[in-house]
Amino acid sequence: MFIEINSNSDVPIYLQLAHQLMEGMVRGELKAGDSLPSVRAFASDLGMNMHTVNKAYHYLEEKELIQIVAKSGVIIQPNVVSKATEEKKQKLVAQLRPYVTEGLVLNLSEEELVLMVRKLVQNIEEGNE
Amino acid sequence: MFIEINSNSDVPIYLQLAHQLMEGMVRGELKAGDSLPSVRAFASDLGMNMHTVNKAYHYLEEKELIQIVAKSGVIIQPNVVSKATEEKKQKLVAQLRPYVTEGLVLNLSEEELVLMVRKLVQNIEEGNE
DNA sequence: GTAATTGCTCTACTATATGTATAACAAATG
DNA sequence: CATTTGTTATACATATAGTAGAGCAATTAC
Repeated sequence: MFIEINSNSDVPIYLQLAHQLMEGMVRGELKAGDSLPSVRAFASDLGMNMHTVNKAYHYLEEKELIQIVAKSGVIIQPNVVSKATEEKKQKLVAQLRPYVTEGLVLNLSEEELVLMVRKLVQNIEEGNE
Repeated sequence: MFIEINSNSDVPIYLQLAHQLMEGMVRGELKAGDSLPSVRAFASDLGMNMHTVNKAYHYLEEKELIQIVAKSGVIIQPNVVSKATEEKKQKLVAQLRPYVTEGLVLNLSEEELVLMVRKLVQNIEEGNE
């Protein structure tokens, strides 16, 4: 599981970390039951602050993708991959909307947008760039 | 052109405004050559601050969707809908990536994601919700 | 049982983003 | 000439992002 952080990106560090962990889950590199490094160890490895890793963990916990066990130090993901609630799907749609709009205003066709998504799915599942 | 701002949303007001103007462009309600209200008038209409409207306008100008003519007061959109540069498409793909990842980790299939996009395109073009 | 590790919390500081607010300037418009 | 225009400047409040250090209580390892 390689993590690559771009400090020049406008995407916050903790989100970059969380996103890449999510991609690891999709790829099966992080399976249900696996544990993640401690916030201190991970922060040290990645050259970032403990609190930043902590924030990424809590972000993933809020999405019910991992489970943080109180003072036990172990972090496991029980229901990954989980079921998509209708509520979660609606939220996702709302978040996608401005980007689809931007595609349309850039004169991309529906088919071009669909192809974009298909390629993205491939890249994420194969772990490309 | 109805603008509806949700002050409870976590999406900044100026982005909500910009997004809805973009949807208006997609729908053809805002055509090339049309002018937009002045920042003061628009802000007054929408019950928000002048600077917030100004920020939305500059956001759209940066995307080359509108043209702000110096101190002339007129705002026109010359090349809407414009051509999608390869650079712009790559940027869009990068922005879409975390959301597609979230869909996958929610156990949505590629086809479900594609259907999501198709429905979004329809809703945006028809001006639904 | 002791020591190390764990997640968690608290405080603190810096920087940036967001939104509101007022004022003023220079150019275009009526 | 007066109004309207986008622009700029300053100011203030709040929130987010990131770093930093210290400490607590429970679990884990030896």
